Amino acid sequence: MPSKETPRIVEPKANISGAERTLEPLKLGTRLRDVRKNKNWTLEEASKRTGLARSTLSKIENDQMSPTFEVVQKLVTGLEIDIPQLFTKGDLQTNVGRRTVTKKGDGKEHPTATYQHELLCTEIINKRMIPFKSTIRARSMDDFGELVRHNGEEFLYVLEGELTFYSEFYEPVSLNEGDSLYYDSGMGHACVSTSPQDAVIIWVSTPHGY
Amino acid sequence: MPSKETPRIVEPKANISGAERTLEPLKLGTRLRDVRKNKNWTLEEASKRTGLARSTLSKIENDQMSPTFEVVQKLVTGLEIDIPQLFTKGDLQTNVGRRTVTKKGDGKEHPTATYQHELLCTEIINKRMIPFKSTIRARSMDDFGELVRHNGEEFLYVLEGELTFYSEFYEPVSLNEGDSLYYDSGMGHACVSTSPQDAVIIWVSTPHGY
DNA sequence: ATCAAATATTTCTTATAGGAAACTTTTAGA
DNA sequence: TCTAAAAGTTTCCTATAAGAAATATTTGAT
Repeated sequence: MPSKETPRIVEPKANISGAERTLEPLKLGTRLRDVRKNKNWTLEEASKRTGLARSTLSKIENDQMSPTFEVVQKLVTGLEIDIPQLFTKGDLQTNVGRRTVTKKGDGKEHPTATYQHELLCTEIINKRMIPFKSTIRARSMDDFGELVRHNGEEFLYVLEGELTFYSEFYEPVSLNEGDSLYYDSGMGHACVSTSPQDAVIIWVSTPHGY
Repeated sequence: MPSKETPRIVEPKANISGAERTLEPLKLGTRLRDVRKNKNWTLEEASKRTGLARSTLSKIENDQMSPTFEVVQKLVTGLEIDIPQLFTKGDLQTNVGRRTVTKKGDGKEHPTATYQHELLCTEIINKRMIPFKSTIRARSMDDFGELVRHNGEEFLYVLEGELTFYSEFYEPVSLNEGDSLYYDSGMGHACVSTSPQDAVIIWVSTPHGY
């Protein structure tokens, strides 16, 4: 493990000058370079993924040219970037510096007929993700009136037991401890425990309205 | 597996008109024309507001050329367009019905000096959350050159071991198996294992942030 | 309908984006 | 160190974006 010599913290995150909207500075190049570096991709790799020439990528990253919209789209899909982010110049740091811990078992209980949810980190509201730890009490699809639907996406990781994930557009799939699942929660879905003891999972959901 | 009797499903989610992709087709031209017409602006007016030539605007609206990023920015500010809107095109229901499973240990390895990441559910791109399972190899703050920062929020759940979470604005906090943490990742942060064997966590991050 | 005036499109020119390949720099291995 | 390979940059060239001006089209007043 490389033991870097120096400091911690850098760039004190100067500008939270609210007013600043878009345009002007927006260092697209640096931005893209950061994204790519963070994924440990070489220009060659990025080139393959975006379908753009290495040279083109290099020039863009060095702010030596302004890519066409077409190219921006390729960048966005190829590098898996969120477009709005690209335009949001610098950091629209809302929610700066929030942090909260939930010790084991200290979440907010939220029991339903089919699941026993323990909401985590509820001290912070207005989050972009809603995490909870759930025990799946449902034992059959009949326990659900209908498949659940709500706009957004969900990620699920199995901590204990075995469960079957039913959904509107797919065959049911069985998940064991250590398996994970990501899905569009606008698609009807439901989880059912299939192990002797109820399955327990970590569930992270995006908030409704976006 | 108890393949229970049938469906439940309600409202068949009308608009999965197949064709509707994500952002390839995106008719930028028509989109812009709509916006402009809506405001009852003439090309001349739009030209003044954006600083672009009438002819250029005309060509863009008629999909006769792909504007540069620079021009897109001028369009966006000059025409007072809501960026996400511009790109989300039509029904914001892109990504309908996606689902992907990652079995235990089948994630994409992504080693760094300080963490051993296993990216989960990478089959789906352009997600609103990026989940991974990480082994924390760092044993001291010195293993980090500097605190990590990237716009967004992160959720963390400890699967095994013990770790200490360092951050820019808080006292270090110790986390054990079963504990969870939610924080603004724009705030400098770093995790360090403190148990005999490296701590393992589930980490979920919001995109974009590099 | 006819013709101005206003609006939109096309043409023409130049400046520059984007790709291929040459070149330079960095990295890793002996 | 030195050297070879990998990563990144620059050059050179063609295709095309963007502006100015000419042309065409629409609007609306009589």
